[in-house]
Order: sequence, then C-alpha cells, then structure tokens
Amino acid sequence: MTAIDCKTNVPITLDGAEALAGVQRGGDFVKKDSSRSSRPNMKELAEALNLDRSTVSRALSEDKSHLVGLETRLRVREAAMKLGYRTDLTAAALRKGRTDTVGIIVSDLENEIFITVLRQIMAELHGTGLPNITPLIGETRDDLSATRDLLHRFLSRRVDAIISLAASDDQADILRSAAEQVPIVLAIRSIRGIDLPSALCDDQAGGAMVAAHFAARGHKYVCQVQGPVAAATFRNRALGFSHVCKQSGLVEVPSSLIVRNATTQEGRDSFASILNASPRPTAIFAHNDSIAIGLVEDLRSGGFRCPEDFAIVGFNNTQISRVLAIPLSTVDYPTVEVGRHAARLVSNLIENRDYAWKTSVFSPSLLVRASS
Amino acid sequence: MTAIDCKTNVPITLDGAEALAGVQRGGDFVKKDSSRSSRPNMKELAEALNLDRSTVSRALSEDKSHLVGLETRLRVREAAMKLGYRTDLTAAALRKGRTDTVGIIVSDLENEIFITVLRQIMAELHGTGLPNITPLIGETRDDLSATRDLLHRFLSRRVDAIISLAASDDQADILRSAAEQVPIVLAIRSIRGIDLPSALCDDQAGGAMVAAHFAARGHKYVCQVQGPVAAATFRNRALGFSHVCKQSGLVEVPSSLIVRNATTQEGRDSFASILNASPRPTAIFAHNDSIAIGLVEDLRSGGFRCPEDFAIVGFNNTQISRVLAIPLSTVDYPTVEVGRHAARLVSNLIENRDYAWKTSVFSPSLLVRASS
DNA sequence: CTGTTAGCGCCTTCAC
DNA sequence: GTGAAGGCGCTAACAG
Repeated sequence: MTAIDCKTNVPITLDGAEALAGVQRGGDFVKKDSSRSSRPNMKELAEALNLDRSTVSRALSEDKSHLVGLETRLRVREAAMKLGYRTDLTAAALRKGRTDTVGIIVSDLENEIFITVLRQIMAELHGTGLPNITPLIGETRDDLSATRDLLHRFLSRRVDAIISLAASDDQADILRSAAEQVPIVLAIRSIRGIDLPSALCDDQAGGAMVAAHFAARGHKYVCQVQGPVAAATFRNRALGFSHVCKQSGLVEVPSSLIVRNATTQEGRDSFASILNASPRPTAIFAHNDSIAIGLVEDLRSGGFRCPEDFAIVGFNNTQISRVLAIPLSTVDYPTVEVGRHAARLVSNLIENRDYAWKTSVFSPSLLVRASS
Repeated sequence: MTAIDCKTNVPITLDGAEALAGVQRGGDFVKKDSSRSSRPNMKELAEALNLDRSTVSRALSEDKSHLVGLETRLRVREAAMKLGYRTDLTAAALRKGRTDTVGIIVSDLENEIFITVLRQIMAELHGTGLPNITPLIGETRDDLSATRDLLHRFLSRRVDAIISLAASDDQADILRSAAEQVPIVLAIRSIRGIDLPSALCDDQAGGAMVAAHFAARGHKYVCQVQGPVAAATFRNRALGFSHVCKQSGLVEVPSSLIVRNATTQEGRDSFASILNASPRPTAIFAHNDSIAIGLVEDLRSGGFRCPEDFAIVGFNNTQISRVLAIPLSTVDYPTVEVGRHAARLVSNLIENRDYAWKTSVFSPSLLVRASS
C-alpha cells in the first residue's frame, strides 16, 4: 500500500489578496483570474457577452430559448462554443430539483438478459421521452444489504426515478419505503407484497410452452432444473411447466431439482441427479440457457446424445445458444418489449408522478432448435 | 408524446407570508410546514435541534465530526436517523466542488472481461481510498461519437475522474482534451498518441506464451484468428504470437486472418478459411475465448476432433471456457490486478491531481487444458 | 466547541 | 426581449 496524503502536500503559497481572489475548489486554492485558461461558468460567459446570466441561461436552454431574441441567442451559443462553456449539471440539478438521472438496479452484470434489457432501457430513454438522462447503474448480486445501500445512494443522489431489475421478495419493505420518495419501476422480476408498475415476461406461459412441446414430442418422463425460488421469475417458470405436465400426463422425475445459482457450473453438477433418477427422464427443461449449456456439456462428456438420449430446452435465447454445435432449443425472452415498457413507465412517472401507471406482461415464445 | 405541464396545474393558493415560507421544488410550490411528513433537509433538522446548520453538517460528516462535542454529535445523528434525514449529495457536490462520482467507459457490456474488471474497480474504490463513490457507467460499443457524447455527459456532470476501458486510437484527440479537465485513467486498452496513466495486460507476452506452447507441443503449421486491430489489445497479441513463431520456426497459415468482431459467431465463420488453408494448420490461437468457442463448435460440427485434429487456445479464461465438454486452453487475464491498479490510480489522482501517476502492465498466464 | 456568513452555478419568478 | 434578485441544500472559512 502506498500511503498518500496529499491534502497537505501542495506547496502553494499565496499572499492575502490573491488568496481571497482565488476560487476554492476541491480543497485547493486555484487562481482564477479573468484571463482564465479554464472553461468559464455561466456568469463569466454572461460578462464576456455583456448580458445578464438569466439571458444566457435562457438562450442556452432547450425549452426556453424562444424567449430570447434570435440574434442574441446565436451570439450566446457561438460564444459558449468558442469559450468551451459547459453546463454544470450538478448546479442545474440543485436548482431544478431534478437531476436527470435514474438509478438502475441489476442483480448480475454478467447475465446477458439483464444487459440486453438494460441497453434497451437506455436506448429508449434517449429516444422517447427524456433526452439526456444519465443512468446510475448498480449491481446487487441479490444481496439484501447491497440493495439497501444502493437504494440509499440513489436516493441521496436524488435520482428522478429508479428501475429495479433485481427485485426479490425480501426487499418488499425497503422498496416500499423508497417508493414513497421517488417513482420505482420493476422490470423482469416482480415480487410479492408490493404493487409497483412493472414490465414483465410471462414466465408461466414460457414454462407451459416447454411442457407442451415435450408432450407433443411424445416424452413421458421429464424434469426441470429450477433456478433459485427467491425470484418470481423461476417460480413462475416452474409453475407453468408443472401445470401443463399434470394436464398432459407427463411425470416429473425427480419431482424437484433446484440449483442455488442459475449457472453453467451448477447445470453440469445437476446432471448426475438426473442420471440417477428412476425412471430416467428423457427431456429436461432448464430454467435458463446457462443451466442448459451445463447440462449439454455434461451429458456430452458422459457419452450421451442430445436430443436422442436427452432433449433439452433452455430459456432466454442467449447468443451462445444459437452457435452451439447442437443449437439449443430455448424460450425467447421479450427483452425489447420489457425494456421499452420499463423506460416508458419511468419517463411518464418522471413527467407526472401521478401518471396512471400500469404493469405489462409480455409473452415469450418457444424456439425449437436441435436440442429437443 | 403526452404533453404534461404541471407547473401551473397545482391549485394551491397561498397568501403572502405562506408563499414566502413555501419551498420551491422542481417548479411546483410545495407547502412545507413544520409538521412535515416528508424528510427534512439540513436546515430543518438544525431547527428541530436548536442548533446551527453548520454544527449539524459537521456532526454528520465523516471527517469533521470530531470538531463537535460528543453529546451534540450523538444527538444530531440520532435525530437525523429518526427524522429520516438524508444528505442531498447534489447540493454537497456543488459546494464541495467534488461530486464523488467517476465516469467509467466500457465498450461492450456483454464482454465478461470488461465486467470483471469493472467489478474489481468498484470493489476497490469502495474498499481502499474513496468510500462512497458512485460510478457512472456508459457503453460506447466502440463508436466514436458515442464516446464523445459520453465524455461530454461525464464532464457536464462534473465527475471527479474518468476510467476508460474502451480506448481506441481514434479517440486520442477527444481524450486528450478531456484529460485537461479531469484525471483520466486507461484500463485494458492503451492507445497511440496519448500518454495517460494506465492499467494494462501484457498482451504481447500472452500471445508469445501461446506460440511457445504450440512449439513445445511439436506443431509446425499454426494460425491465429485475430480480433479487430483498432484496439491495441489484439494488435499486441498478434505481435507477440508472430514474433515467437518466427523465432521457433513455426509457420503461420493463413498468414493473416482477422475477424471484424471478436464473437463466437465470427469464430465459427472463420473456421472455413482455416480448413481451406494449405498446408492446413494443426493449432489455432484465437484472440479471445468467444472466437475459440466458435471454432471448437464448428470443428465439432464438421466431425473434427479437438485437440487431435486442431489444438485450440483462447484468451481471457472466461467462465464458460472452464465448463465446456472440452475445457478450453486459454490465457488467464489479470483482471484483479488491472482493476485494482486502475482504481488506485484514480483514487490517488482524485486526492491529488499532481500525483506522479504511473502505468502498470500485468502479466497474463497460460492455462493448458484439454483443447491443446 | 458552536454560530455567523457567504457562496458553489444555475434557473426562474418578477419587473421593466 | 432583457435585467435584477433570490434561493435550491450544503459546506467551509472566520469569529467568538
């Protein structure tokens, strides 16, 4: 560890007059004379133009520049450009009571679905609605206290809204209290015990599609490798799948197989239990593609064939699922719709806190490829 | 577009005295009486305690609370807790000339290496150095104008520093000018034409290791599937590899094979060219794991064996490389070191702009697994 | 140890 | 169409 204490290390000596004239910034005295080399603030820009700050402010603003004479407006904008003026958004935020930021909470930055939806949200925010909003992104890894910290930070930074792609049941309390202070929108995951505007996928329908597909293919014994139940996502996939199994006379063996993390590694590890089941299932529904890939890899290593010995279907339609030697059957997640809806909800809620928000649930669709 | 103008829509009528007492917020007049239900600001907290705002500020601060009597300090903190006081960091930032934010520029949020380094940076910032810094994350997808916009946004938000994991040669100008206003640190990718403190991997050494490995295994004809050359990363891997090939008498065929994007799909697509080469190479160095996986998948589909027909080595040691049916040989990227160094650089530069920054280059290491 | 005072840079009412 | 003035919430000199 290099111990560095530079607070007292800056050997700048100023005599009285200069010290007073200096502008304090970040704890150091920075001489800021009128022949400044650094960029001007609005006041300085106004002085350079012999105009009032308010006129400059209006001229530069997006929605109020019409209040300024055309000539003045152009003169201001040109000077701003030339002198390298750059709005201080922290100051603007303080004054406006609006930061033009939204906090986005993600549970896992390595998960392609979250990233895809995240991108969609950002694109949509830029396009429709708010033009130059900055997202503050935080990752929780499904840790409650990390979530609490993140919410606190976002709230302290006065974000205009929060989107959580990482909700889970244990967060109901903290989300509820946060929602009293700022609009909160849920995406991908909904939770029990709190009703917030949400953008969701119909996971139950997704699970049901897979079961129906297995039934149509003539499978009799099937199983599902379920993700953690804290998230509604996986609960619903399981529900939909099991429901149709019962309807169609499919038997689930083993009846319950839940991995702690929905990862490829755990997918691999879970294959042993399936092999040991009796009767042995011939079709496996993995709750996401990562798990599915783990299963495929492990059964390949064991000398089994896919789909002949085991049919496998994943969930999410990730990039890799398409390029595997045995392209993976999977459920396509409505990322575009979910992201777009989430973004629109926050746009509207920011513009109008009383916006009659509504939750939307979008349908996934089954993609049958080589693995089933 | 729903046009919403709530600025004039709130039919609250206040007589003179009350109007003055009212606090303006976001353009709306919000009656804020002393029996408030919303959270207090510092002034209100101070009034409730019969103290001055400055005393409250000190009592609540991390590094100046020792200036306040123990009893007062506790009283203040307790009251803050009870009344739900929450610092307004936008206001604090304006006053302090420091936002406690750093902008982080990433080219591709789906790339595991970037995410891993990003996490490391965040962890390190939280641990060492700055306690509660908020990262502003932006993705460029290697688009120059996206990068420009991002820099502009970060600068307007007055970030205390910027870390770019997405540098490329064409950004030299804009990075240089941005670096005059705020400390900038490069990670993963360095560029020509500008000298900034950086945290890098010795990609050249990585490429060299792979060539040496191929030579040791007795291969004669080899090839590399190179990533895009705009990033120094891939250029250096190619350089190191080719250099050792020449030294060791290995022949590269085809002599040059460059994909436009370093993705699994392009890896698959490139396998055809390798098959058609003559003499046909027996060992392939893929510039990252994504490409390598594409190659493996395609050769498997074609009935070839790995490593018997083709030895393959990737780069990055991604999660998936470990769990494939044929575990992938790969070069382990020093993500921890790179992330940590980048974080420390910015910490130091934020504390002291004149910090004698230095670039560090960390060594990768070859992991030989089943594919080579 | 605590209070007084003065802004940080911007936006917005109000007056002309 | 432009200027004058005040204040968003906080922190940091400077006194006492």
